[in-house]
Amino acid sequence: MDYQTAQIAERLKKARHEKGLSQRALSERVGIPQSQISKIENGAVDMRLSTLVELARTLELELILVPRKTLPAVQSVVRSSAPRRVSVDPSVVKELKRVRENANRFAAQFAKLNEFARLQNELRDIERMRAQILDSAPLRELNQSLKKLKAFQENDEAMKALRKTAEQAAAFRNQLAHSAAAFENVLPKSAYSLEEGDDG
Amino acid sequence: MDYQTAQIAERLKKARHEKGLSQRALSERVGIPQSQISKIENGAVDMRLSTLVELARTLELELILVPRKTLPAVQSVVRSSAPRRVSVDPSVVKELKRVRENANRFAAQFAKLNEFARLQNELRDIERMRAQILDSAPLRELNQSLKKLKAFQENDEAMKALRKTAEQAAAFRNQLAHSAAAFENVLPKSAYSLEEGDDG
DNA sequence: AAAATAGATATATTTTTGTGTATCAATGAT
DNA sequence: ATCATTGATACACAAAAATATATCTATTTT
Repeated sequence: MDYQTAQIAERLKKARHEKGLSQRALSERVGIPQSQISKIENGAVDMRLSTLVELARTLELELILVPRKTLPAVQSVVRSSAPRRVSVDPSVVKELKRVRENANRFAAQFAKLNEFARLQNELRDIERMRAQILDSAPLRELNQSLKKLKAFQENDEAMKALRKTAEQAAAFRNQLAHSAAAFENVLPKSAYSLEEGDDG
Repeated sequence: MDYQTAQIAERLKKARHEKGLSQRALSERVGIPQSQISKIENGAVDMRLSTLVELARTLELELILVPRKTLPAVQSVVRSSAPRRVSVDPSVVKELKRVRENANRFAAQFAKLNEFARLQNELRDIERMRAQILDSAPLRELNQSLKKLKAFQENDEAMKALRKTAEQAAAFRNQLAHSAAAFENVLPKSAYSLEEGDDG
């Protein structure tokens, strides 16, 4: 496997992580066996173009051919529209990542519920303000609540749990917003998936 | 075949033309049968990633995955660093294309010769000044001379023919340069391959 | 008109992806 | 401590790409 194809595989893997998807979750969405995704990410196979395009599509990536000489400019553009990187306490980073994963995981399940959309907004704000987070404990509690959502279908109990989680998130968010210079200067992202802080 | 993969195939085909390569010529460079290249360009096969990367490499293209949301900005950058488009007489366009193809075809054969590099510079200038070209006849003559180069190896005869062609090109170039606003505002390209004018 | 070139297509064979299913080790959650 | 999840790997089978070769038609060149 050459550098070029390894790059592609790396990019797919990273994009999957940023969306908080496991290989199995992605597998179901894209209709490719988990075993195959594993092989692809490890460069064990020379996948077909259609496979790559399918994966890219569900990961909100676009596969394009650009003139080699424009590559630096292109990369610059891509980088500049990526979220800012901030150094944050590792345990906070870890919990934030789980929050993101959990939220994404239930996004399909509760897609129609306004309550869930509101919750996502709160979480987005919290992630933007990550630099203000000094203690990971509130995030852990938030994750606890998020996990509980999994068990529910769309019934009264789910709504109750959802509302409680949203309130919890809002409270934490407000607390963070109190500190000055709270919001990072981040371009809005359509999906709830901000950059990880563990590779910079 | 979906739009995405069709796009890729289109891009490959266009890049090949811009380099003045036939399917067979490309086939030899990249080590893939001509029949396969034909199928690929027509979307008759779902090629493997390694195949795509190989083709892209020899066509001086880069295959990359970019976040969907950055696509407009990326495309803008790629477009802005592309050569300007000018409407030119069709017969002139046709001959210019042949000049480009011929020059590229012999580039490898005479790579070491300074005379050939000089000739390429002349041709580059001529192509930049295409808007000034009113008659395709001089280009046809130029193509005649270029064709003759094919028969030669690196011997005295080749040198003579080469020098004659270069002089011919220089004469035409100087004639064009006489007219005002001669040079188009085109970014320099590393290889001798300017944009075609027949698809805008 | 004849010869050369370009691109599309055909066939038989080999190589490899992709699928389906299952297992396994490592890590994480209860 | 136990259970669940994640990612890596195995194996048989089906499907498709890739190869090597050849032919065919339409242009272009001589």
